[in-house]
Amino acid sequence: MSRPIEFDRAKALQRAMDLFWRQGFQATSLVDLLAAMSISRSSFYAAFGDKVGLFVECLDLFAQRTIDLLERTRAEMPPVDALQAFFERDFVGARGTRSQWGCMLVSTVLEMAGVDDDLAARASRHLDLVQRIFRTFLQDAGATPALAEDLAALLMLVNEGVRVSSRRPVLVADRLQPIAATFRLVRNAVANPINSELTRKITA
Amino acid sequence: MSRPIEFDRAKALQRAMDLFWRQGFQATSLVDLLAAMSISRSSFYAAFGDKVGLFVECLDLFAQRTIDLLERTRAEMPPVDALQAFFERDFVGARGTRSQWGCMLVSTVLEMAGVDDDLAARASRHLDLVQRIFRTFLQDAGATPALAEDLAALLMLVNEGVRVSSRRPVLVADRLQPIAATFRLVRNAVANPINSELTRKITA
DNA sequence: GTTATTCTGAACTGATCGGTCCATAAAACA
DNA sequence: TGTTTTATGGACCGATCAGTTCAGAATAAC
Repeated sequence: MSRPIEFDRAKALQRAMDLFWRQGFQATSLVDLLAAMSISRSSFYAAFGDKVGLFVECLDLFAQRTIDLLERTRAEMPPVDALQAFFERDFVGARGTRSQWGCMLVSTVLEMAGVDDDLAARASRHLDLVQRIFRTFLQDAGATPALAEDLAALLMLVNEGVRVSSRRPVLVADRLQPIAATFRLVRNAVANPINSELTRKITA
Repeated sequence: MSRPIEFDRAKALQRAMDLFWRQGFQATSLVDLLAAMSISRSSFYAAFGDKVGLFVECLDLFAQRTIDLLERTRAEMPPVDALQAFFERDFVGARGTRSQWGCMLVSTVLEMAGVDDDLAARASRHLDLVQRIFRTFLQDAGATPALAEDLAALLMLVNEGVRVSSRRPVLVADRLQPIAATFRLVRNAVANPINSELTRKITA
């Protein structure tokens, strides 16, 4: 009842990532993983080493997917629109779909801080990369480097908040409103750097 | 070698809370807890039922402490100052102190969502209470009920972000700046509801 | 059809998990 | 002094954990 066809490593990795994304590192057991990946225990250790190794691969994959998504969106619309779409992403789908699982990087930072600092730091470094993409987009939109830097830091703070609140049982509208307000401010700051409340204060 | 003096339940609870706060529910074992609480296994189950029961008590205690802290700060300074002090709290102390552990409610939401939804929902409800305090403070500062509602939602989003980023190895200044910018906007919105960018957009 | 190769299922390890039980010892109370 | 209350340590439970090992089955290559 076994079929030694080479299994699809990429697909197995993807399924493991979905599980870790939904449940976190600690709450996901090997049994869970093997079932989701549809491979045997033996194949697992041959192909991925151990649980932490697999998690690291999933974390890196998630980061890459996130960056890909940002840049794919960027190719379809103006930079600030792309950013806003990225932020509102967690609130558009139906409950229980993958668009409601928040951000694996943010979740990992909180879950592993003080537990496995290497993993937490790795997730944090990925978030730094994402923040740099925010900055690039803002510069694309016409912001000066200094302003883009400040706005990107602000957006990362909001991003972290969004990925938390997307996992809370709250009304979608209650979360979309503050995001919309934030982005109107950002747009205004980019368009009128002198007049904006935000820029007047943030780059003191 | 034993001395059946009634142990200090409140103190034991406090120490358990600190552990759960730092490490989360899953990463904290009974052995860890017993060592921190300085009580025996038998006494533990007699006094607290089980691990989940203890965690719920700690979660509720944390929420109460948070609310107490907010209102104590409110008694010492104007409402918006009190809010800002609450937000900057995670960045003022030295590394490794309890003021750098983020927020147990936020961490629990992320850790337990999809794992133990009852616990996640309980933490989320506590956060709703905190948001209502935000709203009250903003009304105290002169905001209309509708504006206070919107600003409170925005602040909760930023709060969730702050409690994530306070657990990341980032420069303190990089986090204080966006918070300061946010609060200047909030102050402006409360002071000049008509002219503010924030209010013009957020209450459309 | 024979031989690599690749994956499988299942048994097994040692450690840890949360939780239970109980005989005993120290304090509090009478 | 004797009794009750309170807490103790430690043995013990079944379950689960991540990880190892291996004989064998299915495929691909020759």
